[in-house]
Amino acid sequence: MASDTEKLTESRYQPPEVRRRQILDAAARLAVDEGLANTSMARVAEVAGVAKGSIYLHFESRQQLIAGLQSDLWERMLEGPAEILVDESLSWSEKLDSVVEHWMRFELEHHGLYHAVFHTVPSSGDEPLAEARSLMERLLEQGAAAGEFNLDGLDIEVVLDFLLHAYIGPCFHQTDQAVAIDNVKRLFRRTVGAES
Amino acid sequence: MASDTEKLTESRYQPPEVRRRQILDAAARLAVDEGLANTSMARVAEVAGVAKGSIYLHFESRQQLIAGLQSDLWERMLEGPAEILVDESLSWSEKLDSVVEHWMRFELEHHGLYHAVFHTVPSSGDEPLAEARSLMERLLEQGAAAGEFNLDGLDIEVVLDFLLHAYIGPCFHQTDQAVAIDNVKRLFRRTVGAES
Amino acid sequence: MASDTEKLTESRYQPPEVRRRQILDAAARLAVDEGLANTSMARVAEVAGVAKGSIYLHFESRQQLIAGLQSDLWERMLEGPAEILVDESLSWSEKLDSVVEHWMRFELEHHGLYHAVFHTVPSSGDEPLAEARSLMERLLEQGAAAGEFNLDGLDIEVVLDFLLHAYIGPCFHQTDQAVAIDNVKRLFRRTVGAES
Amino acid sequence: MASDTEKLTESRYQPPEVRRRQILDAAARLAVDEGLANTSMARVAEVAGVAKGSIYLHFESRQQLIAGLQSDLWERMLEGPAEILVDESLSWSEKLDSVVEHWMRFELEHHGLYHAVFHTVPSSGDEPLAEARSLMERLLEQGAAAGEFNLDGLDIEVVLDFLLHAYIGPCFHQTDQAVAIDNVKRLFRRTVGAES
DNA sequence: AATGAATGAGGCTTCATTCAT
DNA sequence: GATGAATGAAGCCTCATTCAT
Repeated sequence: MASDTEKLTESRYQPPEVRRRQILDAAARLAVDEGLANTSMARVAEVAGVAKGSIYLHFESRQQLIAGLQSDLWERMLEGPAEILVDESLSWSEKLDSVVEHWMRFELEHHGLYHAVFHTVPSSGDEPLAEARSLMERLLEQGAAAGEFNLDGLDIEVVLDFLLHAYIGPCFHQTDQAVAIDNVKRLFRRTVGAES
Repeated sequence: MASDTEKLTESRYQPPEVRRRQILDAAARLAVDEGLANTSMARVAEVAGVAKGSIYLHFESRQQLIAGLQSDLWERMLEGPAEILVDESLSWSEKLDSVVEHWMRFELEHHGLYHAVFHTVPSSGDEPLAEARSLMERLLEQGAAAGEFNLDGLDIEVVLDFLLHAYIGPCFHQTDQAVAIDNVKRLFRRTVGAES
Repeated sequence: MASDTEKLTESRYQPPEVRRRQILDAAARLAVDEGLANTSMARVAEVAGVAKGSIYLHFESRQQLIAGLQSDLWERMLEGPAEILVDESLSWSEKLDSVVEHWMRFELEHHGLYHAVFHTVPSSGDEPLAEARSLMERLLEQGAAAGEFNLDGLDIEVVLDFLLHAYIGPCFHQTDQAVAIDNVKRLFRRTVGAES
Repeated sequence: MASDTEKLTESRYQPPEVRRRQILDAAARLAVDEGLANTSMARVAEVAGVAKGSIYLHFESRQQLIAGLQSDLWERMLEGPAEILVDESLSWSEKLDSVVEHWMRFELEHHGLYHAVFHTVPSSGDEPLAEARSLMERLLEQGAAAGEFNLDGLDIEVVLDFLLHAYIGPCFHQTDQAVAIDNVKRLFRRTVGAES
């Protein structure tokens, strides 16, 4: 009965993770394009190519779906830096540079999504942010301990929060990306007292 | 019975600015407490102690009400720094310090509202942000021209965006405020190359 | 204290009938221009140049205002024909012609208003229409009695209703008015059997 | 328990056309009974026995629902006459009679609805009316060409508009229907000059 | 008498969620 | 498991009417 043209359409049955990803991707796209607040379950279903009811087989509620979007983002955001930190071949300043590079590129690439997703929402708590923090914290501490950074008289928590917000600004306005990244690297170094 | 200080009880008729403020205040409180997205006109009316319809005598729509919340914030945020900039008695670094002080105190005081209000929303354009930017831009340029700041090889736009986001971070976590402000002042100086 | 320019504005106090007429005229204009359903008390007040509340000094409710519009129209519509009927110098056919002329001109002039006003509304009963009917009824009966009209075997009520609706049709489409009126006169004569 | 004639009880799911008709019927009934302007979506839903939101599965908006009411009426109104016109067995006068018969019966049956529906509304354009017109126009022209009607010196457009409004009058007052129809047939014949 | 700010019922519409198929 | 018609709470806004001034 099956004709050979029929297989071009999405098969009706998909493994759960695939469906889940389809839905998350649709939601992410819509959140960026039309704003999270304007993204209804109906639209998500439509774009994901599933029925409205089916979303509820994978997510308990709209809230949960959005939470899914969030953890998704964090996960991807933390992938790179974790490796950077343990790379023995880099100096602390270079690690700092690498983190800037990674985060800014990520931000530049996803910032529509990032900003669409991390507001509006009774954000379920910032556990993943905490992870990013602790990552940077170690970087600062170890860089300082190694004498590469100069944080004398500064509260490391404050420096941390300063940096974690600062790099986002230059991602917005469309200057040349390479220039922006390079500039921010230098400003990070200045901030931690690593500039010659 | 009527004393000359009177009016603790609500009278039915209020001058427009008073009503307007009642409504804005109610909206602000709700935006902070329950999230802007969850703040319905009905709730605002309830908290403001006016009828639902009355809001529309002062704001054309929900959008306009939110826009009102925004301009309100910006207005108050820009009051101080404008004066700082023209204060001849301060060095450029001291002016930078003053701006940090002002903005951080403002942020610390309002940041619940600030963050509730400046997202979710098809923000009516960032004209006021632009104003804050141009203010800081002049500060940086003139400080650099005066030789107090060192921005060699840096794109002033990038530095600007960097700073405008950076100070917000340290406002969140409850370290000692005085310490946080002091730290951020030093970090701002480092960023613009003004530290000895 | 009164300057000489002040009197150009409408004096604040007007005799009731004048105010009443101002309001009715405003309502009529709005009903024609924007549709009766879209005509709010606020708009009427605005166009009439009075306060919203003042309308209620002259009309008990919106319903009553609309009823006022209706009787107004009927009154003017019935003015002419009543005189025609008692004019001894005219034959019955000529009287019929005159009524056609009067009503069509009235309709052509007011039909926007007419159609705006006589629908939508729980029309308070058609007492004035009854008056127009009885007028025409007498015309038909007397013309028939005089041998000018031939209504043999026809129910006079039916003929009446037929005519009272028929003339309205040709008022709509913009053929030459004079032609239309002349044609309708002939058709009325045909209908009552008065054409040679 | 389930009989094969079954379904006197409402089942939750109905084919779209059935639901659509339920809603249209409810709307029609309310429009007649309480006036179109007083017919809210909530009442329609209630009378139709569906949820408020369900109406929007079948009609995009209140406007569309009302438009639906209109086309419904027109459709049924135009069914008969189209056939009459091409019936070779009838003389032109008989065709005229048939159209009168059809329209008056229709009007008598539906006129509450008819008049409730065709006012108040930014009527979506009168395309269907135009269809009724062109139908009658052909009838008049061909009857005249055949020498059965005498329209000498008359503008056919005027005659048309005259007739299209005239027959509605006698539908209102409750004389004997058969008499009314018979009378109007004769008056139509007189109007087109077809009476012996 | 005149005003217009204030009221609040009620209208239209959206949308997260459910559930019979 | 998948579907999407059906639901109904809740949102925004309008407007006839009232009433303190």
